[in-house]
Amino acid sequence: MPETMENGFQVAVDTVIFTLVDRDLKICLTRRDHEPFVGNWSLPGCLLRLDESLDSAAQRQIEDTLHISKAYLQQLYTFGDPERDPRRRVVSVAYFALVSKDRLTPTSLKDTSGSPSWHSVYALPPLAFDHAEILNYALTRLRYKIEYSAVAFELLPEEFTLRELQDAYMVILNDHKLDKANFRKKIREANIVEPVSRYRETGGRPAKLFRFRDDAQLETKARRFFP
Amino acid sequence: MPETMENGFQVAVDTVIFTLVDRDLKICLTRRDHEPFVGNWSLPGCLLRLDESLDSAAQRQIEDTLHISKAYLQQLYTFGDPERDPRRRVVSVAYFALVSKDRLTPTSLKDTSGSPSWHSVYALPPLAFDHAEILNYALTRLRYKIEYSAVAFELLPEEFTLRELQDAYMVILNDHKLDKANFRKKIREANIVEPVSRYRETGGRPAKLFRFRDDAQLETKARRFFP
DNA sequence: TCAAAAGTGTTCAGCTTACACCCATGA
DNA sequence: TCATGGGTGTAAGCTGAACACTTTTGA
Repeated sequence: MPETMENGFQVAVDTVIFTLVDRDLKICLTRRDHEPFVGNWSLPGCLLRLDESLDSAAQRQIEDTLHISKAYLQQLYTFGDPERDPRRRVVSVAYFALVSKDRLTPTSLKDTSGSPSWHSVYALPPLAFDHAEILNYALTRLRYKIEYSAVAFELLPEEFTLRELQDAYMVILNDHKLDKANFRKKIREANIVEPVSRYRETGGRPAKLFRFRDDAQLETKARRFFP
Repeated sequence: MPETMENGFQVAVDTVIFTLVDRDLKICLTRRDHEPFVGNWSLPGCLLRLDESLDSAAQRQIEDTLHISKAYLQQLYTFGDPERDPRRRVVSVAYFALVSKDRLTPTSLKDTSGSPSWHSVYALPPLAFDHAEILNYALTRLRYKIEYSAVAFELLPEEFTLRELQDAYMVILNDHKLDKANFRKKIREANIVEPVSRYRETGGRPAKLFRFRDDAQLETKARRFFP
């Protein structure tokens, strides 16, 4: 622990907010209206306040940006390169957040010019600062995490079909060859969803709707969902 | 990213330095000679300097504490609770480090009263600040990490027997019922070690020495070593 | 009755687990 | 020759991957 006094740092919190729309994985970006990187896109971020925890700052950032409370949040990594902000020394604690699209205002999902707006992770504009690096890291961690825990549900509406769940996995992993039968068997045996009595209309046979079980084991320690 | 000016923070780096001695997993602790928590044990830590990166600060901390360069280091998590330091606001970036005992001075490994000194993670004294929480997190991550990557080698000498490797896994996981034959088969098939022509004398038949292959795949993405 | 999508069962290969056995050395 | 620890082979059982199949709806 520190004993000597040194100059202070700015501590920022930057959040990578994911959502799933139209079988695409999107993140929330804001357009910068100050130097440096004026006009560029960047991750939503704010400065840590003296009286709040890191988690609270990330939560506050999401509330300010999307007007949503209690999003699923996880701290990712802290970026502290002395050169990462050309103006001054900023240490940035990165978070990722998962938000279901039905908690967002429908208008904000459509255009990709306003600020904030949603952009496919598979077609991103250039990002300010080291935010491309942060985003890459977040995506890697998200992909890793859905293989051993049930966080994909945070990106889905309350009720969903198994097909929608499988699509979520395929879009996030960018792997569209998961076997339907095997996927369903895994989900069934993991015992993390329960059927509701409703059905979703589709092009063919209606699909049974499921919801996530509140008493489910979220993390399957050392047992992945997909090999 | 931040646009408004706020008060500065102290940014600290605290490191959880692991080593393996006598079939025990130990960490390095320093005794505090200032308030608060005078006389208590704490993790080695230092304040971040304005011109260095977080990784460099952690490396510097290890050099200052153990006179070792280029230890295996990984950033863990950042702790930023406003109350974590009773004096002032300190955001602490935690690292874990893995050091082989043959890089340490033999004397320093023996007594557990000097500062720094080595303490079994299975019999720890009370720790200052939130360091017990940091340590717990580090231990969880270490255990998790050795299941899908080959970091255990960082804790072993250059040359080691397969028994020593298995002991390392068992001590770290606190699980002493790994099957010898199956362990060896996994290691053989993972293709991460190569034999050297020397042998280690033991109580019975001499044990072949191995070393880690420099061209080995360190991380086995989504494929764990042990289920 | 056909297309589309939901939903299931079955096989085979490969891996995990448990356990028994042999080998090399020093006392 | 015995105790000690190193080192290996194999059979049983489970898991994952592939694929073929049935069901239910709307047009």
